[in-house]
Amino acid sequence: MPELPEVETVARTLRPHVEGCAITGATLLRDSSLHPLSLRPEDLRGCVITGVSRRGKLLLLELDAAKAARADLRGATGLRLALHLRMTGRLMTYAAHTAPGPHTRCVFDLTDAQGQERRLFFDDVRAFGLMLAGTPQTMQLWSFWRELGPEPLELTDAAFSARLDSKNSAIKAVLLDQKVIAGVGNIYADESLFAAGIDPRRKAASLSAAQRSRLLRCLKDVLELSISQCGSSIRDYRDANGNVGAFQNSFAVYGRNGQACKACGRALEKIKVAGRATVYCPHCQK
DNA sequence: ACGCGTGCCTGTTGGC
DNA sequence: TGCCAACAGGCACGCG
Repeated sequence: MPELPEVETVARTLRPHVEGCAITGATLLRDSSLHPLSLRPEDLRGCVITGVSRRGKLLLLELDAAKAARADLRGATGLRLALHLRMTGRLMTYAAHTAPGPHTRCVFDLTDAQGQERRLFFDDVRAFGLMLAGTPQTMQLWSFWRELGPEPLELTDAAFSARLDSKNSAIKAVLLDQKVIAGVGNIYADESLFAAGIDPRRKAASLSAAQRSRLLRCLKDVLELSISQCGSSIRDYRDANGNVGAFQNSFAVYGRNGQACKACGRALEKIKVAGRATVYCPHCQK
């Protein structure tokens, strides 16, 4: 399931395939995969993909609208296509005219600077993923975007600590709250809490300054290590070249219920925290 | 205003 | 062996 490291890896691997490409056509194959605020994919015809970036778990295609087919979009600045892959979303390019698959939600026809044609598919088995194309003004109407918290890799101890102060819920629920920090999902929440030795049920505001600092450092370390290994592939995740990540081989707790703790050797336990499956070590995490 | 539970969606897994 | 409930889980939404 794509979280920050996986989306970062998709951005890095997709970039060489789509940067500089013009969108010559687009077809939406499932209405619910498009946010109601979004422009229609076909409205993006004539736009050029100038960059691929990431914000939290969102993948962003930056667009130059100078030659947009839609007259009222022509010259718009800051036009972007945001994609949330949720659990099973994938972005991959294929040869021109490749037929969409059973789970293809949107097709973009691209032409690069050399005139080479290809197709970009947004595939999503479970159809939880979402696309939103729009100007910065439109993006601001999207509450998820507007309220998205800071990037964890750029967060200071002081800013992180301040965001926990008012939180009376479990620290794990707080880590998963995209308004508090952007990009953390179930895997990296469990892994960072284990690394920091903190019980996932602890109330966020009850953590000491030292624990908060340690948790942020562990979170950054886990995210950076995962990015360096091209993310984690549990089942569905692939980068833009169809390759799996390797970080799943380094999990200390996620998916290891009943197995031996790598630190103390006792059995890891599985509980529910904030309605989500959580694996932790009762001995090492206090 | 905040925290919690539920629904969305489909393929895979595990128990009987 | 076959069937079906449970599960995976990010986020919107409704409730108290």
